[in-house]
Amino acid sequence: MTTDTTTASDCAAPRRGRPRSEAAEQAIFAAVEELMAGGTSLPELTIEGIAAAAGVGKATIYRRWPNKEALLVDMVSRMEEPLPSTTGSVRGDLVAMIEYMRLRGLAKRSRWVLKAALGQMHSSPELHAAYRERVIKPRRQAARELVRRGIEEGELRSDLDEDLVGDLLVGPILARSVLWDDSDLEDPALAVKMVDALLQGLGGPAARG
Amino acid sequence: MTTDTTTASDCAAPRRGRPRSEAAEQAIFAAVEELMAGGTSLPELTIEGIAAAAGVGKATIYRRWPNKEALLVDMVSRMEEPLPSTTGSVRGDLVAMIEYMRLRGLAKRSRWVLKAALGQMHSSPELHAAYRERVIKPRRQAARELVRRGIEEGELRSDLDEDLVGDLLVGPILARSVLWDDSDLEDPALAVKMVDALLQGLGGPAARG
Amino acid sequence: MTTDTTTASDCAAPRRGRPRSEAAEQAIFAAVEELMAGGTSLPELTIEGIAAAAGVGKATIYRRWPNKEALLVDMVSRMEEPLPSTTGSVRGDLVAMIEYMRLRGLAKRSRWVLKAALGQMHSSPELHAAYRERVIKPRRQAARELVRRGIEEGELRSDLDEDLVGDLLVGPILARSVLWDDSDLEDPALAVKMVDALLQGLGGPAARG
Amino acid sequence: MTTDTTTASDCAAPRRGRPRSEAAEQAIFAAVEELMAGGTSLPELTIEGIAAAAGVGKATIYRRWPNKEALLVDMVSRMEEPLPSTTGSVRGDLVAMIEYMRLRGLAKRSRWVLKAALGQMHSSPELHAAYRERVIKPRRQAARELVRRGIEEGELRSDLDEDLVGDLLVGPILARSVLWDDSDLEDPALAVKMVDALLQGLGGPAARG
DNA sequence: GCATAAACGAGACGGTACGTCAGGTCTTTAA
DNA sequence: TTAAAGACCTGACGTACCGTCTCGTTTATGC
Repeated sequence: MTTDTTTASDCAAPRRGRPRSEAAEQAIFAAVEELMAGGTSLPELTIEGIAAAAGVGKATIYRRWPNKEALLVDMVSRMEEPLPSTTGSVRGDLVAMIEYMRLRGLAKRSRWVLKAALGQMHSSPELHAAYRERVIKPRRQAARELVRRGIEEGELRSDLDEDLVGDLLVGPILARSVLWDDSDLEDPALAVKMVDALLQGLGGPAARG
Repeated sequence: MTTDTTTASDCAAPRRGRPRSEAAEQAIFAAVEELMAGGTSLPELTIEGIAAAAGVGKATIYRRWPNKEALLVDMVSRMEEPLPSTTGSVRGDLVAMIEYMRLRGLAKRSRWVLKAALGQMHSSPELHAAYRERVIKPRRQAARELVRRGIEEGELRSDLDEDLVGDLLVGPILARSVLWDDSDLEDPALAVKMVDALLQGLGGPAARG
Repeated sequence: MTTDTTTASDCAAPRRGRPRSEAAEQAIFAAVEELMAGGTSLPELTIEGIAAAAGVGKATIYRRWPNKEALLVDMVSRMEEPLPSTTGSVRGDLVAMIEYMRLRGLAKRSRWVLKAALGQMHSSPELHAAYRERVIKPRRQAARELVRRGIEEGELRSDLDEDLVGDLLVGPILARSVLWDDSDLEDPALAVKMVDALLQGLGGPAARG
Repeated sequence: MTTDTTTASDCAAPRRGRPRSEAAEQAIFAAVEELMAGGTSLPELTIEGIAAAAGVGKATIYRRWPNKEALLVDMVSRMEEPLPSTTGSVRGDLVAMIEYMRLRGLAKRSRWVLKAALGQMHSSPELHAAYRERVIKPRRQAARELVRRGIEEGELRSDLDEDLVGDLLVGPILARSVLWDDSDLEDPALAVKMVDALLQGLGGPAARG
C-alpha cells in the first residue's frame, strides 16, 4: 500500500538521486492532523488542501501514497501502539484491552482517524482489505489469543467458538467507539462493567434457575 | 434533511403548483439500487450518474435531498421494517432481533446501503445526527425496551445498566455486519449462540467457581 | 415575431375562455424597465427574473413572445414614435431627424433597449431580420424619403446614390449613439453642425481650389 | 482582462511552475473559429463546447479569460492589423482607411468576431470599456490623426471639430459594416465615393448658391 | 569535483463531478 | 381557457479536485 523506501532502508540497491525528504513526510502528517483538528470533515480533506497546508507539492504526496485513503490508513497503522497486555489474570487483560480501546475511542487525536478510515474503507475493496489486514486483524488476533489463554486457564468457557467469544467481548466497545456517540465512552468503569457482565452472564433468576 | 412531502401528506395548505412526481422518486431509488448492484463503489456513485440512470434531471434530485448522503440515509430509513418482535419469551425476542439484524446484514439488497450510510455518515455532523436519529436510535430503543421487559420478567439481571445490557447484546452483531467481513454472518445458528452465550455468561469454571 | 392577439382585438371569433390579462402585459413591460433601470445587464435579464419581478408565471410570458429577444424587439418597436417630419426646408427636416436620434440615444429610458436589441440581434438571423424590418428599415426609409425630396428641391446633389447619401447622413449619429460613448451626444448643436458640415463638404482650400 | 503571458514575455520574474501551453491557446482559437464557421450562433457558442472542440479542459480556458466575451475581445484585438496608412495624399489615406474597414467588414473570417464583440459588448461595462480601449479607440485615433494632417495640409476644412470630422468619415462605413446588411459593402468603389462625396459636400445647387 | 539522477515547490494539463441557474414545457388548482 | 405556481428535463455555468505532467531548483551520491 505504501512505498517501501522508508521501511526498507537496508535495501541493497544504492538508490541514486536525491533521497526522499523526511521533513516533507512529517509536514504532511502534521498538516493532516492540523486540518482535521481544525474542523475539516473527511470529504473536505483534499490532497490539494493537504499539500497547501504542508507547503508541499502534490506530487510529493502522490509519490508516497496512491490516494488519500492510503495515506489515512498509513497514519492509522502508525498510530497503533502495542496492546499493554502484560497483566496477570485473563480477566485483567480483557479489562485492559477494552479500556485501551475505550481510551483510543475517546482520544481526540486518534478518534477522527479511526472513524475516517472505518468510514471510508468501504469505498474500495483493496483499501478495505488493507485496513482489515493492518488494523482490525491484529486486534481480533489479540482478542482471540486472550480468549484462548482464558479457556486454557479455565477463566473462560471452553464449549464456545473462540471467534464468537472474541467478538462478544470486542463488539460492544467497538460499536460504542465507532458507530455511536462519544458520550457512551465516558464512564471510567466501563471496561470492568462490560467484562464482568459478560463473564457472569446477563441472565436473570428466571434464566438461571 | 429530507423532504416533508411524504410525511406531511396531511398538510392543510393546498400546495399550489405542479406536485412532485412520485414516478421520478421511484426512478431515482431504482437507479441507485441498480447502479450499486452493478458494482459501482460508493464514491463512484455520483449524483450525475444517478440522474442519468434514472432519466431524471439533477435538479429533481437536489430538490428532494441536499446531497448524496441524505439520499442514502433516506433510502435506509425507508427500508427499515418493523422488528418482528411478537414472540413469546424475551429470549426468543432477542434471538429474533439479532437474527433480523443478521439477515439484514447478509441481504444483498440492503447491505451496501447500510454500509454506505454508516461509512459516510461521519462526514458531516448533521448527517450523522440524522442517521442516528432515524436508524440507530429506533434499534437501540427497541433493544432497550426488550431488555426492560426481560428484567421485569426476571429473564435478565436487574443489577445492570439497561443501556449497557442492550449494547452487549446488539454490539457484536452490529460489528460483524458493518465493520467486518460478511462471512462472519453465515452461520444460521449465530443468533441463538450469541444470545445463549450472553445469557449464560462467558466465564469458565475458574470464574464461576 | 410577436403574437397578434393584442392588436387583433377585433377578431371575429368569440375567443372563449378567460381573456388574456392586459394587466399582466403591462406588468411585464414595467418589470423589464425596472430591472434594466436597476442596473441589470442584458444577459442577467432572464425570463425567470422578469416573471418573478412582474408577479407573473413564466408561461404567461412564453404565451406572448417566443423568447427574451422577441420581447425586447417588441418593446423597442412600441417605443418608436413617428418622426416629427413637419418642418419646412429639407435641411430643417434633416436636422430634426438627427436631433431626434440624438435625443433617443441620450434618453435613459430607451437607450438600453436600443443597445440591447442591437447587441443581441446578431444572435439569430430571424431576430436580426425582425429588428431590421421593424426598426432600422423605417428609419432608413424616412431618411431616403427626405433625401429624395432634397434632391428634387435642389437642396441636395442629384449625382449621388440616394442610399449612399442617406447613410452618410444617418451613419455618424447612429455610430455615436450605439457604438460609442454617450458623452459624444451631449452637444445640443450637434445635429446642426453635422448637417451643415455634410452639406457644405469637409474639403478645405486645397481640395476646393 | 487578458493574460500578460504573451505581452509580458520579457518579465523578469522566473514564472515558477509549469508554463502555460501555447498549443492549448492556439487550439482554443482554432476551435472558436471552426465552431463559428460551422454555423454556431453566438449564444450557442459555449465554453463547454469550445473546450470539447479544442480537446482542452474548461479550466484551461478559464485560466486565461474570465468569460466568453473576454475571449472574443482578445481574439478581435489579436486580429487587428496595422492600418496600411502609407499613401501620399490625405484623400488617398482616407480612402485606404475606409476601404480597409470595408474589406474587414466583408471578410468572412473576421466579420463574425467583429459583430460578436460589438453585439455582446454592451452586456458588461468592463468588457465594453476593454473593447473600446483596444479596438475602437485606436481606429478613431488613427482617423483623428489623419484629419489633423488633412487640416494642416489644407485638404480638410479647419473650422470644424476634429472629432466631428473623424466621425463623419468613419461613422457611415462602421454603420454599414456592423449594423446593417453585408450587401451594402459590396461596391468596390464605395470608399472613393464616400470620401469624395464627403469632401465635396452633399449640398445641391440650392444650398450651394 | 562534477556529472547524474531523483526528489523538491510550483502550477498547468485534460478530466469529472459538483451544486446552481435558466431555458422552455407540462401539470396542478383557482378564477 | 387563461392565470399563478411550481415541478419537470436539459444543459451550460464557473469551481474544485483529481491524478499526471512539465518546469527550474535543490540535494545527495558515484564516477
